[in-house]
Amino acid sequence: MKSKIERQSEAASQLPPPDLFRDFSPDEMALVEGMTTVQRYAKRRLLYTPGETGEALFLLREGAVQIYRLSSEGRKLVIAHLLPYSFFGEMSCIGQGMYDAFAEATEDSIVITMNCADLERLLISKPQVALRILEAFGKRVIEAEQQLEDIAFKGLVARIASLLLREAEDDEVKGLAHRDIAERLGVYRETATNGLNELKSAGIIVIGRKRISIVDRERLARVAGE
Amino acid sequence: MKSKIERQSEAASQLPPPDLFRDFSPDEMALVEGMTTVQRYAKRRLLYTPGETGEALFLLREGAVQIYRLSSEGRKLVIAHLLPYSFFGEMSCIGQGMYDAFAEATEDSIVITMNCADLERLLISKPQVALRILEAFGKRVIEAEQQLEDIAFKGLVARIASLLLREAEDDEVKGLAHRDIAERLGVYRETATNGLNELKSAGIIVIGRKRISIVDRERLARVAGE
DNA sequence: CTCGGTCAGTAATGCAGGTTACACTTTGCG
DNA sequence: CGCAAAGTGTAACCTGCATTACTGACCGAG
Repeated sequence: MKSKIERQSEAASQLPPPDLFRDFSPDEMALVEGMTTVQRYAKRRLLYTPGETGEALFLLREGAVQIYRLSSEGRKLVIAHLLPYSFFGEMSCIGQGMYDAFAEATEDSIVITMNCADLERLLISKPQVALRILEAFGKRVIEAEQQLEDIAFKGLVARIASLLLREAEDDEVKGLAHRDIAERLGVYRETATNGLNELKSAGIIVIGRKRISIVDRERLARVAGE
Repeated sequence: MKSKIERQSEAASQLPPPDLFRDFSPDEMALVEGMTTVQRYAKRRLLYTPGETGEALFLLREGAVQIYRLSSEGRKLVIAHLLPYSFFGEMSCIGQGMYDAFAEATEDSIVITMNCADLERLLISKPQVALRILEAFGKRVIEAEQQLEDIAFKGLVARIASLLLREAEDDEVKGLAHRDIAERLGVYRETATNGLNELKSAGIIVIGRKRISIVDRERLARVAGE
């Protein structure tokens, strides 16, 4: 178990830039690891559901997690998709709570768990970390507020276009079913299909099973801006 | 001017709980004041508009500020209403940006301005402050995500009810015109009026000019939950 | 007192997207 | 191989809110 943790942190410190603990000495890292738990979650596994008591606090180390809510009729809305080095969870100590949200791993993920007191101690001893967490939070605020604007101002097609642009890698969006797109936008799956087909008819994208190719990126961007 | 600042900080430290600088010594306060500017903004005054270059960072000390965006057709959506001790502004240093948002004082306000480097220095020298800022950010995330859920899942009337409950003091909501309510919800003023009248007809509220009285708080809460 | 501006009520029209109901195809698994 | 589940396509209907177009009431300033 210990060796696994070590392997993880080694791997993490080799990752590109945004490691929360990037400039820690091995000693300091050991300290951090001492007060945290590393856990793996398989794709589709829930990290957190409403009603769970735990005052846990998560730091995503690797993988992807989405935070979503359910309407009373069971409709799903993804309010945040977190990438590595994001903080989330129930942490009344920093005003952050999950409320009625679910957290689900959308990829096999590695997550670090810690409690409030530990976080507090960490932040006070290593202020740079606070800065980075603040940064991550800032991004989350921006994202949520952007999504808010989109849902309030833009039409369905524009929002789909915008999502596709965000998700595209090399003009390809893979692994997203219509259902997933719908959930991210908070609409019905059928509605998402309609919008996608509209973009297809316009010759802007090509649709395959769980795979969308952007043919005319520029026009897609124009649509996304409304 | 100096005496005014002092008066302010005294007043602030007497305020209920959340003073960002609550446990600062007079020396430390002086230091903070040395690297910041205190500014007053009259009600309705804009603190920030899109396109403004400044890398400014604001801390609301007193009053109220709202952050909003405009759609291409000029519709307004208030994405955040900030109360004292909130941070906001263009601060790429902490991943927070205003993007296309406006910031407007909705009450006469007192605002502290500082730059990135100063913030960074402050956070590192007084880690407790970071914790408090983190807390404020957490609240903002929660708020934005809650609003997201509401707009995606709830109908107009539920959202109005929810807003009224949030804004009510002693079962009275004062100073909010229908227009203001509409902007907070991202709907037309006429639509807001409709919803309010629906609640009035049901005998849940009583409507006066810029003043709404909650008659049946319990039923209002039930409506707000949908 | 009067004028202009803000605030509020109302009503008609139209469309986007919610909602329901299926059919068909592909994939993965036993 | 065969079946259930997941993914996708379509269509019809209906509701909620956008959008437009007014009217009258109130409020503050001159």
